[in-house]
Amino acid sequence: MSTVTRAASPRRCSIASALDVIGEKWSLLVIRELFLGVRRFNDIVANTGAPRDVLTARLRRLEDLGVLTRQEYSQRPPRYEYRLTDAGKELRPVIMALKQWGDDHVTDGPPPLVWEHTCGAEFVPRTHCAACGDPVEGRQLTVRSARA
Amino acid sequence: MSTVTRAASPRRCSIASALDVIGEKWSLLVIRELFLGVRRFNDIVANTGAPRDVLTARLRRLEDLGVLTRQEYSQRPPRYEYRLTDAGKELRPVIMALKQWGDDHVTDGPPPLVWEHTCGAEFVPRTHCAACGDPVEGRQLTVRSARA
DNA sequence: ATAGTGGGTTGCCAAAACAAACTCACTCGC
DNA sequence: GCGAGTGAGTTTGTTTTGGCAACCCACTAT
Repeated sequence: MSTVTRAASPRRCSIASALDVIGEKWSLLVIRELFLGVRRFNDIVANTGAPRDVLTARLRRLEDLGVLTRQEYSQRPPRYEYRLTDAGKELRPVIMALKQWGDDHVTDGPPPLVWEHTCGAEFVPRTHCAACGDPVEGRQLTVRSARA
Repeated sequence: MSTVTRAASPRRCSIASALDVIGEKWSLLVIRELFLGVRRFNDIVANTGAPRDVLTARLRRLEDLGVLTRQEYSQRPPRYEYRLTDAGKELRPVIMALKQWGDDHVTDGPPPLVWEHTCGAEFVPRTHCAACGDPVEGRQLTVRSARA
């Protein structure tokens, strides 16, 4: 009889759940391309650098999980365009936060990719509290509930 | 007709750069644990479910890239605590955006993990434009520059 | 003296990623 | 009609990565 107390089960949280869906290699780059308006297989291959078989697998999985849709634009031969679903479009904050962190801490020199907000300025994302509207800084957040 | 220009090489962008640093499997879960105040190897193993050897590799790499630090708290035997650097702490928007998307589109039922803002409300992140302060919705962003 | 803990390392195996080539169903230029 | 080209994959064979269990060392607690 082993007395080894094996590790408790991993913490379950929505970060892990989200990563189960979009955390595989290439998935977020595919989503970036869709945000940029790229819709076709060969263009996504070229712009991401993903191997074609891996890309096929990612696209199917993201379709199954409701992040993107495959729409036929030619019947013979069958050809498809890939587009974000509403759920997929709501990944914009994730993409923007990653871009900003990459600009700030990884990329040398000016940002290679820039969005413009309707106000005319170069878009820089800032996270606010949805309840009070204040921007979030420093240690303003505390954990209210997490599995022990 | 498509106006999308065809790329010969993968698009360089800070999203890809960021994912080079934190996009490997387990890395973001390690960072989640550090945000939650967990500092020791065995606890991170238990809470993430990562294999010990993989975790060792991730911790070393994230240390090398400046996302976390390893601080000795015992010399004999050598023991270390892991903490986020300032650069690591700035991943909060990424973590929060992932959590929110997971809550909204993946997790069934109530959020398993909840932060509280200093205003007293359950924290829900909202992305605003840093320049004008307005919350970002719908199609308010356009690409200003992509690809050199 | 024995067991337990923290932070790894080692070896082995299975799964996934990779690049390149191949397929299929067309379309276009001649 | 014939060959070249294109789009969207699929197949093939190799390389890399990930996962698991066992082991190790230097302590600490009983």
